[in-house]
Amino acid sequence: MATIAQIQDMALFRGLTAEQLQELASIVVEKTFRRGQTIFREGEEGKGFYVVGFGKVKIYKLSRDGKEQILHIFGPGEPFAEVPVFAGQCYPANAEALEESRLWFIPRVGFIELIRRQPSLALNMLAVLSRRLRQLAALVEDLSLKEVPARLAAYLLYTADQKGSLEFDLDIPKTQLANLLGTTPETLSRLLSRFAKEGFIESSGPKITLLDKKGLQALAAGLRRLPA
Amino acid sequence: MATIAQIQDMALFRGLTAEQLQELASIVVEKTFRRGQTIFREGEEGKGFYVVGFGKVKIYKLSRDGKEQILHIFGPGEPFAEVPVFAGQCYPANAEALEESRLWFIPRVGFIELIRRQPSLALNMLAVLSRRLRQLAALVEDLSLKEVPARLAAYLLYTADQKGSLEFDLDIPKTQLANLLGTTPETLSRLLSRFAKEGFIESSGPKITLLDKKGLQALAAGLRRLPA
DNA sequence: CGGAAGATTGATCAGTTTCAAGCTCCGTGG
DNA sequence: CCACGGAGCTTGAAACTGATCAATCTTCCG
Repeated sequence: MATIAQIQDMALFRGLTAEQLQELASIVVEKTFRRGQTIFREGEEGKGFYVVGFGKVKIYKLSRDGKEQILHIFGPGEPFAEVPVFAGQCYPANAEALEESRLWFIPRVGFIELIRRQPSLALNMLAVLSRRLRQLAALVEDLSLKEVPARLAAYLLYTADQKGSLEFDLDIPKTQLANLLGTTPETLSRLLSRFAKEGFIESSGPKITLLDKKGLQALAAGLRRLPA
Repeated sequence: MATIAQIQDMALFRGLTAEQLQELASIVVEKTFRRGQTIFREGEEGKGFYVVGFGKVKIYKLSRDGKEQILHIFGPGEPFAEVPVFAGQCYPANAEALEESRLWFIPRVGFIELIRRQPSLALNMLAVLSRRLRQLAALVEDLSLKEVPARLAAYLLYTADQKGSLEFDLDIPKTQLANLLGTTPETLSRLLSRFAKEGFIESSGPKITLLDKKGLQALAAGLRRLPA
C-alpha cells in the first residue's frame, strides 16, 4: 500500500481522478530489494508490473554461458515489466536490483480494471510502451550498426547531458556499464584509456571529465575513428 | 476507405461494435506501394499507423555508411508504426515495401478518439505493443549474445514451423535475410554451405530442406558449435 | 589487516567483415 | 532466338574488431 501523494507524482498516473488514485493506492504492494537481489527471472509468470520508488533496477538477458546484455536500467518513477500484463504472461527478461531499492508492485487484475474505466490511463500506458519500443530500437541499432567506441562515446555524452555537467561520476559499476554497452569489462577499460590518451576525456575511477565534446560526438556518429 | 469485413478480421480490432467498425472504416485510407518503394523514413513525422492488407513490409535502421538492420518484417493483418501515434511523433525507423503491397493507413486523431471510447481497443493495442517489445528484446538477445550460426539455425527452424514443412522456400531474398540476421550476404552464403556440408540442411537457391532438426536446435541454443 | 570484488593490462585467438573477383539466373532488346 | 547486361549470389584471401584467458593491481569494507 502506497500513499496517494507518491503515486500521483508519476507521469503514468497523470489524469486519474482522486477516487481512482485512491483505488490504485489500495491495490499497490510495496516491496524492497537489496543490492544484487533478483526481482524476477525470464520465463516466470508475471502477475503485475512494478514502479521504482527509489533505487535502481536492471533488466537483462542472459546467454547460456552467463554473458549478460542489459536492456534497460530504471530509476525512480519509472515503470517496468508491463509486457506480461498485456501479452503472454511470463517475463521476457530478468530483473535485478542494482542497489537497495523500494518498488511498488501493481497487480495485473486490478490494474486492467482501472484501465477499462479510465482511457487516459490506457493512453499513458501506450505512451510508456511506445517510448520503450523506441529505446529498444535504438539499442538494436547501436549493437548492430555501431562499434563499441561509438556506443561508449554516445553513453558518455548522454550521461553528461543528464547530469548537466562535463564532470560526473558513473552511477553504475564499470562491469554493468560494459554489459549495457554490449561488451566486456576488459574492452571498456581499454577504451577508456584510449579515450583519455587521445584527449577526449579524463578519467579516474568512476569519475569522468569530458574534454572534447565535439570529438566524442564525431566518434558517436561514426564520423571519426579511434587510432589504434 | 476499407470494407468492414476486411477490418473486423484483424485481431487488433476484435471487440469493436458494428458502429465503431463503421466509424473506423470511414477514417481508414488505402495506400498501395510497389516493391522497393519507401513508405516512410526515420525522423519523419508520423500522422498515423498502418495495417498490412497484402504484401510484405520491412522496418529497418540504417547506419551512416548504408548498412542495414531489419527490425521487423510484417505481413497481412499486422499493424506497424504505432509508436509515433502514442509517443513522440516521428517514426523511429524506416519502412519499405518488400513487394507490391496494399496498406491501410489509420490517422492518429480519429484513432485516439476511438480508443478513448472503447477500452477493449486500448487493451488490444497494449497487447500488440507488448508483443512487439518481446520480439525486440529477443532480437537484442540474438544480436548481442548469440553468434550468427545460432541465429540462422533459429530462423530456419522458425520458418519451417511457420510453413508447416521441413521443405520450404525462403520468402525473402537472401540479402534481406542477411540484414535481418544482422550479418552480410557473404557470411550468410558461407553459412548455408557449411550447414549443408555438415548435413543439417539441403539448399538450392531459395529452396531449403531441413535434414537434421535436432542438430539445428542444438546450434540455435548454442549447445553445438559448427566445425570450421 | 585480510580478503574479496572490481578494474586494469598484456598476449592470443576466433568470428565476422571487407574487398575483390567470378558466377548464375533472367529479363530485355537487337 | 540469342546475346547482352545487371542484380543477386557465391567464393577466396586478407584485415580487423572485440573476446578470451591469465595475471596483476586496486579498492574498500569487515
